[in-house]
Amino acid sequence: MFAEATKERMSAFSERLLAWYRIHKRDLPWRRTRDPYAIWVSEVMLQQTRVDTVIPYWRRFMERFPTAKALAEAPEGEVLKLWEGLGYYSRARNLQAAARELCDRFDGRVPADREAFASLKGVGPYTTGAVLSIAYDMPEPAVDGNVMRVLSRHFRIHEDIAKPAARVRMEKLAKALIPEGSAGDFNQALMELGATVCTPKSPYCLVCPVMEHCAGRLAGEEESLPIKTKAKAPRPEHRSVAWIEGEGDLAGRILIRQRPDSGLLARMWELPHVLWDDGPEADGGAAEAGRMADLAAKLADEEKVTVRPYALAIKAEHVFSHLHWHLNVYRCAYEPPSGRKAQPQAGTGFGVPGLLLAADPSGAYAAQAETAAAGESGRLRWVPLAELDRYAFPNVFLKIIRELRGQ
DNA sequence: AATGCGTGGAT
DNA sequence: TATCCAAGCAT
Repeated sequence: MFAEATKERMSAFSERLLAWYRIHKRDLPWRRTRDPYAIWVSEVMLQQTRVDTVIPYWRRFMERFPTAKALAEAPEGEVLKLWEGLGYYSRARNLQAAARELCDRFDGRVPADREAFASLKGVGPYTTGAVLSIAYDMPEPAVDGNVMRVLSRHFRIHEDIAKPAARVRMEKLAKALIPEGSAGDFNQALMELGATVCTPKSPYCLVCPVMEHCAGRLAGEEESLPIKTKAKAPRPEHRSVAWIEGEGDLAGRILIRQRPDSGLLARMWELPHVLWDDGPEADGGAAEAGRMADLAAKLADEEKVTVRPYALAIKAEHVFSHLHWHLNVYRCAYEPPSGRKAQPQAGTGFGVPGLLLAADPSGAYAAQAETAAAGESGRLRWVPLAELDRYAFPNVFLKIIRELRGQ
């Protein structure tokens, strides 16, 4: 596959990079353990997420779920709560599903087997190589964005790294570069170089351990590589959000909703909201009245909840990878159904689909059959303001809640 | 192959 | 301010 002269060049690259890494590597918490589970958790958190962001999440997560068994046995709502704010929440649900599978199929241990480990949920080509090389020093490539940038520059590869085919090629190259017996350190060295020296913009070529033979730099292309097609702009969406405060027996409570089992922010909690039929129009009193009427109508239709929106509280904006939400948040009064006693179960504890969890007198979490109480369907729940922090909300709603609860 | 899926830091 | 994009995976 590679000529002898090329192999010599590759070996020089790997040895220099490895030597550099062993001197300059950062002291990261997951580098202080050899526990394959702990390393796996770190790699999942690090998917599309920066090191500085991950560190506190990893510490909390490992403290609460120190073993795959502990994670497997936890309520999903608690796992999501610890993931709150980290994004890409399917990672958390997949990680727990994989931990359960690990306990069922592999006695709770990360298998030192590529096919077996890669078969777990949320474990793709990168995570497979990263965990198996770092934990077991298996000679598997771990090609992430950093590695593709480093390799595309050093070997002057002009392939579009946004295309899956590019990653496959990079994996072959990366695997061939692994020095005998040092797969874990070498894979981390490639990523470390990309994260700290061979950065996307203004790379620090003068301190790079492999600058002398970097074809990209020698060609003056260190800034223009790698080649990557641009992502599409997020699609705008306008929504009306309801801040619904209960009265009477529901005084001091807010109505929240659990999102669907799949898709965006799956199974996370949120304030009820509805999508605008049309785009934005001129602001003003008349327009707001129309928006409030629309919100009430849609909540009645979609959630069977009657509310009376009476004021625009705040506007909020939130950008996802593929969506740009423009939100109008309205204060609403709750209108209990007439002719029957509306006494929904006081929600507490962590969310489990289809069940309401209530703390029993001993403090343990016990599941209760769902009651079709007025104003509280399967995914709706009246929660005391002070207990909102028991539920996992995506950041966009955390920001809104923080603004509104303090007023 | 192309798209859906979060969030925050750097420039 | 706007843009990029980060230790990717599922479908």
